[in-house]
Amino acid sequence: MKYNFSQIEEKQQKLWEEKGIFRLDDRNAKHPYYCLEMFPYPSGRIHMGHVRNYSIGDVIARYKKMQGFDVLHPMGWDAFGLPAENAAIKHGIHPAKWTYENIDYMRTQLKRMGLSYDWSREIATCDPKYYKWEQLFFIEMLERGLVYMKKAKVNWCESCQTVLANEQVEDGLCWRCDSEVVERELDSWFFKITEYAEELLSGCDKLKGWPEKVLTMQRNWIGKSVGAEIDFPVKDRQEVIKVFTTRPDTLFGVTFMSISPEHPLALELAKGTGHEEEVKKFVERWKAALKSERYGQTEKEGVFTGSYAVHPVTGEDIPIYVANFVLMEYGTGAVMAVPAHDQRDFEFAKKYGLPIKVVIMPKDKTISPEDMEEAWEGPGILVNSGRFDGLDNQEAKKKIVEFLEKEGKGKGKVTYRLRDWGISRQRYWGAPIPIIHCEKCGAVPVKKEDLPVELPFDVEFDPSGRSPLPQIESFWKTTCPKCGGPARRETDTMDTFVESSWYFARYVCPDDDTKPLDKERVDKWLPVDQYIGGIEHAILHLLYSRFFTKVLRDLGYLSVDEPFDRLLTQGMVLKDGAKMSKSKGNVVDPNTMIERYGADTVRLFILFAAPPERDLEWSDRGVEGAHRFIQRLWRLVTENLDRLTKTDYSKEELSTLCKDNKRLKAIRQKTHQTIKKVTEDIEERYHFNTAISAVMELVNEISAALQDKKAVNTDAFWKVLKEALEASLLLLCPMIPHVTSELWQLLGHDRLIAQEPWPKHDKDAAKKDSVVIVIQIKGKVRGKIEAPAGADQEEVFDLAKHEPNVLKYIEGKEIRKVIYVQDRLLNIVV
RNA sequence: GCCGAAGUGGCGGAAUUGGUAGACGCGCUAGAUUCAGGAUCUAGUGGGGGUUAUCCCCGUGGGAGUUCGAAUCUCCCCUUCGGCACCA
Repeated sequence: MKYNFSQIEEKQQKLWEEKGIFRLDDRNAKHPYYCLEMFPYPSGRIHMGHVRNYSIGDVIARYKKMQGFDVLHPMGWDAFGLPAENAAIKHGIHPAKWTYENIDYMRTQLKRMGLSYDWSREIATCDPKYYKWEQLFFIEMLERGLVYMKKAKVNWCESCQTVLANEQVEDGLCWRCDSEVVERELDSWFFKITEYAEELLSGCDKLKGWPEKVLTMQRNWIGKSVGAEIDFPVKDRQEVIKVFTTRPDTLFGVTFMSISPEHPLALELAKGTGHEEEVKKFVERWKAALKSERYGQTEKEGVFTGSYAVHPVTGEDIPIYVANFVLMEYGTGAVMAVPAHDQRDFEFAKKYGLPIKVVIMPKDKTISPEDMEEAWEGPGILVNSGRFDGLDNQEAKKKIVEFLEKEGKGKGKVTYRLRDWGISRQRYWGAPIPIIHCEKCGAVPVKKEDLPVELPFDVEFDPSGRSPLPQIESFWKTTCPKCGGPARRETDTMDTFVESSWYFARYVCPDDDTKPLDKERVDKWLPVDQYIGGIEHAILHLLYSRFFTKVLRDLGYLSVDEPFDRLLTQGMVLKDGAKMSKSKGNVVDPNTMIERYGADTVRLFILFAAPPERDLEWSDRGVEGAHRFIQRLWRLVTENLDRLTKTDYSKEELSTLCKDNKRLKAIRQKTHQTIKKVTEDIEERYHFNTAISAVMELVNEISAALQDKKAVNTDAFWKVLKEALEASLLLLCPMIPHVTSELWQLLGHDRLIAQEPWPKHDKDAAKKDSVVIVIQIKGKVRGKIEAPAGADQEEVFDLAKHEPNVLKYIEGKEIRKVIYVQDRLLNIVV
């Protein structure tokens, strides 16, 4: 019988669908388990990254199902986004048509992989039935003050013709098209993610099932700093400049102040000081510089404004400088400069000949301004700090803040690097923001009963990439929900990351037309037990989803604090050491591979070639190896089918049969050890590569056993062999579901293998009765002996003494020490 | 600069708690089968030595250390990848 994979795979997939074995009745589920892979953007066709992502998820879902869990394993489409619009401009296809055609094609591709999805829960985020609820959330968030509009300097990408969130700007370039990001002033809507900064940060500590790497990235992104905000009055003027510092302990070391070129007072302070021209030039030069040029290790530069601030404690005059390294977006846009204890201030002071004043003395050395070559940023004892002299600097932080608060000159403050999430996009293919602008009433939310605000279908696309929505009068021309007067509908759409921030919850109740989330059902299934996806979403998607979950909790839609209990970030699929990409021409197309070798082979290769979190190097040879293994397994069963189908076995019978037959016992032992190992590898570590190699070893042993023509004649042999083969099939079922399912049927089983319970190893059968013990002399291996399992030190030592090679080393020598590790090793120190 | 991860044969990788380094797979070598190729099967495969033995030495990026024993723990250094990056 030939291994006709395409026929087998088609047949099995049809069977699974007909029997509906992966459809979940979520309400009656007793043992819920939610396994989710990041849903794809319908770009056109699936790539190897998807294949890897979904293969990993499928193993987990199928394994859990066999373990007796009711597994929620859904799939859907992150269907809004720019490529659809670009296709519309380039090829004249409507974004909706383009998107839905891609979805249809990619769905058949996924189905061809034999993934165990409950397709009845499929979601496309561009469906008004989905984004309607998102618009509802927007309005409810607005009611709670979690959404606001402001004229804001936004990151604008000229090529994409839209605004980008901070998270979407990388080194001053657009994350999507790598073109220069410029600043623009626009009315924009923001989600107040900063309101949750503290909870998002402290929540990281509770995410035990997340990779440390992702948590670190999130913590850094949130960027909490504890310090103080201190008021520095400007000399002879009304204004007060607030600075933020994490080092209030160095307050007495302030010798000048630096403010950002964007600071509202930058030009003001220079007026009439004789420095006006200089400052103006400096600020203009800075503003003209591209955002990308302001990044990196540019030389620290600045100019004196001619004005002075007054030190809040000492009353000293503090010259105010405009400096290129001070960011307006962080803190207050002004910093107190302490050159002795801050490297940047130190460099700046050296360059412009400003005084340096030491106020923190390290414990093990003395530093002085004259011979310092760099700032001392470490700990120490306060000096030159008036009444605070002699305090440890950590202690001084608290004391100085307390003092400032009492004097009304400052206060303790925490700042975050995290910015509010700008969600306005000047694009067509996204969820409309449910707002109506009225001249009289301002920005008014659409009435909830009028939702969804649907995207108009008949639109013309401008080759410039500009959104067509402001051109469509029938869309924007409306009346104010409040006063009924003429009004203009918001024509911006929401960032597509909004859709992906809550889809995992909607999967639980996609059939509910009355409300976005059915709390009872959602609470039963959330958090997602296992989430799987690429590391590239470490910040954006995963942080937004965490934020949204907390918002939905506070809006009363669900009860959990965090969306994803465990997170697995899979590595990339590489070819020739580089990420697969069209430009590099190293793309391997999943379709080609599946046609040539079948889905089982592709899945097996991907799971076997590397553990999931590591990058995976694609190897055509490796794929052939995986295919060879499946063929061997196929032959092993089909070539002995007659004998196997005639054979029956029971557990009790097997243990009796094996009692006196060393050979059979060894096979059975391997079978049960393999069950144990595979279970542990999948359950505890998701190391599918070692799980597969363990089954390969078992299959190798079965093949070897079949070489012994004498043994092949006994009934006992076939009973043991059948158990071994069936265990192999069950253990491999999550990875290569089609071929194992087919073979399972051929062996005469009525039930599908995917519905079988996961095998349990028999402790007695797995137990070895003799073990190989390594004999070391002074830590070097000098021999191996076979000893009964569980033998004590004396017994093993006795046996070891009879080994000639061991004897050679211990003869005539004094034995100083003997170390014995049960069933493993004996080390004799002479 | 800071943070994180990693470095093991020709290659992908294994060694889960400090206990036989190199499982499993690829590749390679030899043999069997075959007109030939492919496929399949058998044996071998870290390096060196060798009296060919159930042998010896070296070997997990480099150097030191702890230990009876280190790929694994500690310290220092090197390299690669990823993230953040003038964050006050």
